[in-house]
Amino acid sequence: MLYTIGDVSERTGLPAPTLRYYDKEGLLPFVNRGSGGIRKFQETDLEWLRLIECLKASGLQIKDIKRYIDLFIQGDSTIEERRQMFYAQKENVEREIKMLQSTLDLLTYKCWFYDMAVELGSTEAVKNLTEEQLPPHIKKIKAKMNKVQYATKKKKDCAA
Amino acid sequence: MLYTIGDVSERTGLPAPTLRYYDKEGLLPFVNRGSGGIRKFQETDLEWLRLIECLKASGLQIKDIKRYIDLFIQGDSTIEERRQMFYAQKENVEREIKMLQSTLDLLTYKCWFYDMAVELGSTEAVKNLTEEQLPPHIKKIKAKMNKVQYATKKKKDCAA
DNA sequence: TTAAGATTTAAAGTGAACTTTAAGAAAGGA
DNA sequence: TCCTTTCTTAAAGTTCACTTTAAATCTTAA
Repeated sequence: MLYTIGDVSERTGLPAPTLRYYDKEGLLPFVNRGSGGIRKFQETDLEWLRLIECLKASGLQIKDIKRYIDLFIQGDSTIEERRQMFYAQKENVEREIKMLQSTLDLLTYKCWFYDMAVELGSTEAVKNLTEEQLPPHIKKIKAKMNKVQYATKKKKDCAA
Repeated sequence: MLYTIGDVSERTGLPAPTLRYYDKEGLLPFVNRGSGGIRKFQETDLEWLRLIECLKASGLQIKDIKRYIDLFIQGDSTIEERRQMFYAQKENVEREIKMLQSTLDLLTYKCWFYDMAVELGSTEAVKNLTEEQLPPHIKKIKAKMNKVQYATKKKKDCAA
């Protein structure tokens, strides 16, 4: 079964120009062309696109993904470098999840804060609540937040 | 205690031009100026910066954060809108964490795959492993990944 | 008072990832 | 065959969040 770029766009939700852009950047080297130069996508190409989406979600840039694809094409001699790339990216995602979880703590606190502000009619009234009047889970979050100061934001490190 | 922009830059890790940029965009409306027009930061300004960093980490854009600050300045009449903003953003972060967790599954699988490829000397050899030869946690991940197809990527929805 | 170093501004430049435009070629149904 | 739709390309435009530049002004130690 072969798909045109329009089919693939519909199935993936990616705009056709984006698919052409990925192709131009070397992210889709396995897509064949028909006689008239028209791209013919196969199921395996859709699988590559799923992997690309996932790597993008993990924080890799287009050029990093291209690097990976180039390594893939080179074959088994690049296994070690690909392995290292995935380990590095796994660490990045683990770190990112941790950061988002502490961001979530703050948002949970803010949601509670504004729930109370709605209830009490002002933000001042919430600030005037004593420590004992806070629900336990909010106390816990506040304690946690006080520990975190400026998270030294790690630069998005490339899959080296 | 008052801080110059250089002090704040050092303490937060944010470059001074970035702080000026935030100020210009209206994210730091509480920073005072000395006689010569030089910014004098207070502890409360550092707290605002921490909140800004957090909201940025949650996926809010500069203009969304400005919107929040404008609402804050308007006072208690905007409590409800601020509440809704935080709830929406909390949902965004929860969704983002879920997405990263499935991304992490894929990366965990890939790390295992390339560990095996190193061990066996080729990627083909790993592909030829039978279902029974896979460790349980990898089987589990593979089963999970088969369910997820194209995650309909939600647009970064603004705090409405 | 003077020199060095930090701060100010506006404006231009950057990099990433698309997105849009324009003009032309191919595919597929009536 | 014709017509409409979909495809092709290259090139220019967009958005976001800074970053850099340049020239002027302020602060501070000698």
